[in-house]
Amino acid sequence: MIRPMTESTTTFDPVELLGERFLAAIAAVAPGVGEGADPMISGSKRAELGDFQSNAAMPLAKRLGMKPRELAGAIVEKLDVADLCEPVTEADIAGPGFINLRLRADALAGLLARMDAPELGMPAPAEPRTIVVDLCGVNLAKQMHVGHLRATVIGDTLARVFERLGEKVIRQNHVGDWGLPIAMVTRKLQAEAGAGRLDLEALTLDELDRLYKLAQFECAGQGKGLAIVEKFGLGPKIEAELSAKHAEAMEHLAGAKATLVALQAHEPGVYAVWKRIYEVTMGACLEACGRLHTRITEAANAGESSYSEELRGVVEDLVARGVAEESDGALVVRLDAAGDGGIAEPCLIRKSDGGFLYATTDMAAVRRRVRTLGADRVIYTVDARQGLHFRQVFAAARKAGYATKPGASGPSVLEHAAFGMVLGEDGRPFKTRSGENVKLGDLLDEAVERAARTVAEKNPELGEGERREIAEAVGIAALKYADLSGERIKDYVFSFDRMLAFEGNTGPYLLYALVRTRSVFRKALEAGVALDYADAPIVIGHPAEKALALELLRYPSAVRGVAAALEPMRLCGYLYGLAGAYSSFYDSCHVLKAESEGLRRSRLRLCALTARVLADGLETLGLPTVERM
RNA sequence: GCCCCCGUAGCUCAGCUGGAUAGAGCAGCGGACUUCUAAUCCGCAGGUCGCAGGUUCGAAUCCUGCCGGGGGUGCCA
Repeated sequence: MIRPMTESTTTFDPVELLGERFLAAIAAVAPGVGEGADPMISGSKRAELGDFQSNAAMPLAKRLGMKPRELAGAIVEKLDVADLCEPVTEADIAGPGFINLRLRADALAGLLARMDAPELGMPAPAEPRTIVVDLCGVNLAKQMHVGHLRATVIGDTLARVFERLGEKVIRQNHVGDWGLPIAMVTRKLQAEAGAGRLDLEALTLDELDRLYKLAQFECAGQGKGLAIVEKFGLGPKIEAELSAKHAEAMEHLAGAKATLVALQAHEPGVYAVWKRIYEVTMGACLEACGRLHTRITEAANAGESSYSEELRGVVEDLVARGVAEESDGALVVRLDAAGDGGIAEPCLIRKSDGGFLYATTDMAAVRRRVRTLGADRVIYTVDARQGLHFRQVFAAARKAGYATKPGASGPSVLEHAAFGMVLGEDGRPFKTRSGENVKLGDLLDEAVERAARTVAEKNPELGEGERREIAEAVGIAALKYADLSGERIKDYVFSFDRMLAFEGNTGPYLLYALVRTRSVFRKALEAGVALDYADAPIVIGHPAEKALALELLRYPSAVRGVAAALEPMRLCGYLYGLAGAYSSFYDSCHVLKAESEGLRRSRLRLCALTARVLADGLETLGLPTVERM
């Protein structure tokens, strides 16, 4: 279906359009002051007062030393909105100076027609910016768990939002694939394989996860315990026992450090084992990412190991340029100056034993992302506990010039899109009864399993294959939506019952609303109703039609709101409102049995537009959708 | 000690740059299906916005102090 594109470049958002008109009126009333004023247009909270309102008169009156109601009157007098609104009179000025506006039905219809174009009001920008999104953040040899769910889902959704807005997005999976912990498990695997207790080719992630924990345990020293024993004189026997354990652990640790050195030198035997760990872990990770309906692929892999060759150069560069300095044998970047961010804690980039730290890797990552990949904005979807770390790294990177693109006048934007913890229903961190992390795969399975039960119950006539497909989509959508629909920074309580309740603000509710838009067209086909609605004049009569129309027009601003605040919740809230408006409309405005053919065609067009916005919005959020459920 | 985040209805959460009577959902109560999927819709009830000051014509929102909860804090990642 091809429609003329001529009008699609202009906005159909009443807030923007009215803003322009108000700005002109304000400028006419207060020359020299009004030009930069904020027209303060917003949707009316109370439908009986109007559709939109401007609150501009109050703050402006203060600056001009006028009475706000008088200023409001003057603005209304200069206001030219006859083509958009019902006549605005003195009676529409309320309270201290609110100006209430009612959209004309024909204007509303015209705006909707303008929206009804392929890009739905979000044309690609002439010069896309480059946005790097750091997401997923898995560690080698460890099972993915509910914490990775947030980093993966929120990060991918933010990436999708920028993609929808036409920006160039580069996903970066900063895999924890390097350093001493990885060397520990590599060494452990070598030993197990060497002793014939392990077939590396048949290695599973479960086994890897177990050996990782074992290696960690073996290398854990008893220093603290020994100190306590000595301090309180708990006896030579216990001291000897602990000493022996400690010595053993130190031996393991020394072995791990040697393995790390071998790994860094790409010594073939060690490297081959590491490579195997990498393959097994990333295979499982990418499978989970696929099942989660994300666009995270192998191309996003940019693990810590990929920076290992750059760390020495980073540190040397920082020292040479006087950005880093020595302190107690370590190298630090001081950030306490007001111009550096005023952070009391310095950023450590090299230990006194010469080893690098994760801040060193992150400095190298900022440098690559901004200076090589050309990021205008780098977004880190990492849990909130890393707040200080990122404040330090960002400040240090800016100080070092790593955050500035070659030739750019100022640094790119570095942002930590921090998210809260996932809690169990007891309010404590989400774990199994035995205190283990819940495996991500198990979590997905249970969501899908529960969804399958409900689908079978609600729609028993579906075939086995379709039912399973629908359950997969519904379960995943429910899980992701639960993660996306709250404020990012807050901890959230994980509850299968709530996310899969299929009522209220849930993923399944949105999917259901989309299904209901689509079923109208299936039924129309069955009934032989002509689907010639594409250019049908839109008729806005019923209050439910009007509410739906107003909701539809807000779509682009909702998506842009997510990009600005990095809050997927905004789009969730918008879609929930749209789904609700559609449900009310669906209930009170029959489409196929509309009173006239004109009205039916108008409503079909409204349904089609709603379906497209819902589908586009769900795809932007990254929720899988279904035709029936 | 210092720093950061959170505190809104019984529960889970919204409330965008300060704006009119603080909104949803769940749970509770009451209605609406021979009619496009009732996984829905409509209505009722439910709140000293943690507390106390301050700024303002106007504060859940901004500032200060306190209380409660969580997290972080120089050589782990």
